[in-house]
Amino acid sequence: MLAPPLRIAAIVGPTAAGKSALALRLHAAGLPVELVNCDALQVYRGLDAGTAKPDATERAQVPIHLLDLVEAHEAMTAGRWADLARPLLADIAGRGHLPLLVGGTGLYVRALLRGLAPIPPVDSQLRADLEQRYRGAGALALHAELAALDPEYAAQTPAANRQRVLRALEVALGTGKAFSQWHREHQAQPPAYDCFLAVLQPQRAWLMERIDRRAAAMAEPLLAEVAQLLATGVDATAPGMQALGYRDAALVATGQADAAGFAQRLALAHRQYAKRQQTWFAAESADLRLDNAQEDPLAALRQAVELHFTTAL
RNA sequence: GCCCAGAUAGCUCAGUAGGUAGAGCAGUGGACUGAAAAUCCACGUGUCGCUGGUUCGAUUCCGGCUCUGGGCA
Repeated sequence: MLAPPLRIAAIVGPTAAGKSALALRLHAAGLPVELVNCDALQVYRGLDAGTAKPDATERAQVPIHLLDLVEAHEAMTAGRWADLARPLLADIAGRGHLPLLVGGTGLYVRALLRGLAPIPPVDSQLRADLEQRYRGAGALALHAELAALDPEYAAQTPAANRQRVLRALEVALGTGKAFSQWHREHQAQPPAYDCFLAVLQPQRAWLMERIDRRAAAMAEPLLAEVAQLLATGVDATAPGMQALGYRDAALVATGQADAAGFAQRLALAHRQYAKRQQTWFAAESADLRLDNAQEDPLAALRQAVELHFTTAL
């Protein structure tokens, strides 16, 4: 028998739910945690104002890992993030601390906990060719091609979903095995971690109000930050610029978008994002679900974490 | 005061050669295996401004009124 799976914990939930604050309080309350960011945009250096990245004060209280890993023009992926997280989690555990994932990118958490299918990297030329053909032949033609190679995946993926159709196609063409087949073969893996998963699910009205307030405060610094990024040569199409509000801010900076409505558009984008996150996390199997709009979740969370790992012994 | 143009979904608008209407956005729900703060799917009853007239039938045509733009005084 191999060593038992590493123990970790995670606090996930929609944006602005208070995940980081709760994690910090858990640390302050005496739990020996180190935080591990699992937010897809906080990994970018220089994207601070619009990503609600923990500030210096917060980072002085407790180690927060996997922040500021790459530049805005570099691409981060779920697989790469998980590859970086794995050895880190072992390190933290080696120090006798509990790794605590904190963030809202559901795919990253899943990539870590369940793993991704071991699909080899796809040739970038193939990806480029498919993009080209998508523009020329159109969505329906490529979807039809996918239907021939991977009928199962094609059946559950609308032709309009360009990103997923192209991904499935590049995998099928590049590896000779259907995307859905890769997934199926990957199912039976044993869990790599003993993870206590807490999902924050605050009431809608409470969350919307927090988002609105935060967006109002965020707007000015975000515009300044994006102006700075553009000035240093970051392109508006850079991967990091897909962070909510950043493209819009770039348009405002160049006079192509209305500055007056910026804060409202930012809040709207965050509201819609929060909804998508809630849908994702509602489908995850959680060990604890907390409405932190209602009661103080600290005691309940701490008790549940301790109970989880005690009984797991 | 006069002239012109508008008034239709929460918002911006399209439309009906007269048979009670539909897009985008917003909203609600959902999907999700290396771009995931991404990408996508489903869901559309609203005194068609008010009021008379013509008509079998008016949101649609005609008159009056109200309101909102713009112009002329």
